[in-house]
Amino acid sequence: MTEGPDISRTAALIGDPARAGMLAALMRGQALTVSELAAEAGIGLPTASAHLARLEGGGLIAPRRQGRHKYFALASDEVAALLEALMRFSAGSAPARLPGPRDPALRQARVCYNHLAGERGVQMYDSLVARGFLLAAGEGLRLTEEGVGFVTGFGIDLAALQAARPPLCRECLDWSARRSHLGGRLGRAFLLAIEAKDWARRSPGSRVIAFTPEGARRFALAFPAARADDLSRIAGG
Amino acid sequence: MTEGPDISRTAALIGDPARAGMLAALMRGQALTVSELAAEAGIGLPTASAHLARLEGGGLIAPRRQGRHKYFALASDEVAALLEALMRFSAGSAPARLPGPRDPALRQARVCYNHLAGERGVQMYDSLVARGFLLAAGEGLRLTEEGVGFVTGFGIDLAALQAARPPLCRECLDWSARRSHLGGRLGRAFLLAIEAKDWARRSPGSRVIAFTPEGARRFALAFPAARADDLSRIAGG
DNA sequence: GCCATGCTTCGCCCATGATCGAACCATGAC
DNA sequence: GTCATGGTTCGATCATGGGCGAAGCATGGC
Repeated sequence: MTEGPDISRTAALIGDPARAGMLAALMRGQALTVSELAAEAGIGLPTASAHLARLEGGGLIAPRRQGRHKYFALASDEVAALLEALMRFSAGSAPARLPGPRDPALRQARVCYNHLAGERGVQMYDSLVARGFLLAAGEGLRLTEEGVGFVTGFGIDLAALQAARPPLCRECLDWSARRSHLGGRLGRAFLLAIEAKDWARRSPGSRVIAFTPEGARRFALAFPAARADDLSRIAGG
Repeated sequence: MTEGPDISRTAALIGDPARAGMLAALMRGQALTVSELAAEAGIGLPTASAHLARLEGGGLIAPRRQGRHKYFALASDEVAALLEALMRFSAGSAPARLPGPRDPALRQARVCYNHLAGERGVQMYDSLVARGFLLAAGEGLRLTEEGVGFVTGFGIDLAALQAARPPLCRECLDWSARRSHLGGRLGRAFLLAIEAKDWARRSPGSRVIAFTPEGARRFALAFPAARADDLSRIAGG
């Protein structure tokens, strides 16, 4: 009767406010303990424990024990992409939400699991593509020869990255900008490099990435925007 | 506390087996009546009516009255993309499902809302990109000058397509092949052209698109696979 | 050994919502 | 008008599962 994989199981897991809140918190990228996640969702410890067990069973999160603590993190980049896709859809239909002061900051630059998202993330992605450092094809993204040079020049150790299994480049649809940004190990490496250069730092307890004035200036120089006539043709077709 | 849009509402809507079944049925692309959807989900009329009202309220489906009948269809291409993303994730973690004889056919070629998906869809997309007819940048896809020629030569009336609002090209992640295929109005036009050429036809009551032997031959000629060395570098980085 | 801390399990309560049958409306056929 | 058909609304039933407090296990510090 129903064709294809069972969607409803996964959707139902995300469909509970408490669990969704925990997942949203984990989108900050750092692993959190059961207690922290319980506080984040505004529920008690026993309840949180049950929720987390179900999320783990569904393959959405992965545990890591450390002494008396049990840390949870998103299971994979794919989960983060799925959550962003959901946010992207919900952002359009939602009734504006409370337009708190944090929302603009979130739109501008935030961490998406482990890489840079928001307008700055999109700008970086576009700039890399426009200058021929990154090539989109199929689902994959390819780093070109020139791209290798740029990345290395940016202070990223490519050799170390090549070793691991998960995809080097991955594009990730952004819920705020409704455009792609760069994920995968390379996306992570870029964010780390940006933090290492002290251009920006993550705000504790939030997904916001705060750029310093000087950092913003350097970022704009490093990732110049693509030419306007290019962008205009891309959007609508 | 929670940052970003409210995911859980949308996810909860999809998270019910009956509703998920209805949505999956609507992925075939044709609008279905309340009774048909009820039968599809294996529930009674009153229950189905209530479910559909909620789905409509959530912006996932859109109604269209026609005489005594009320037809429902997916609200937009975005909803289809979201559902495919969910299927994509669930396909990985699901316990193999029942490996019925229809699954391989589904993997090979199926309709995704209104365009071609599955291996054949991916092949078409890759071929178009590899030959420079389609250019990926940002979230958007652009049809190049050469692409315009190819599309027109394929028997698609581009002028008519340009008029409407929704994006001409859109890429859509495939749950079976885990790669992109072509959606949007152009994707729809390609599928219609393929059907018009009698290369394939949709199987009634299923998402499967059955190619004739001759049609498969012509398809392979029209959309030759990209060169192998290109593809190998794309996948893993 | 002891205690404190972090998490899990258990038992219970309660709200949500999925479901159906029956009655009700609205449209089209006659 | 009357009837049949497709959908909706209503009322009631019932299962799922979210929630918490209390007790039970671990682990680490002493």
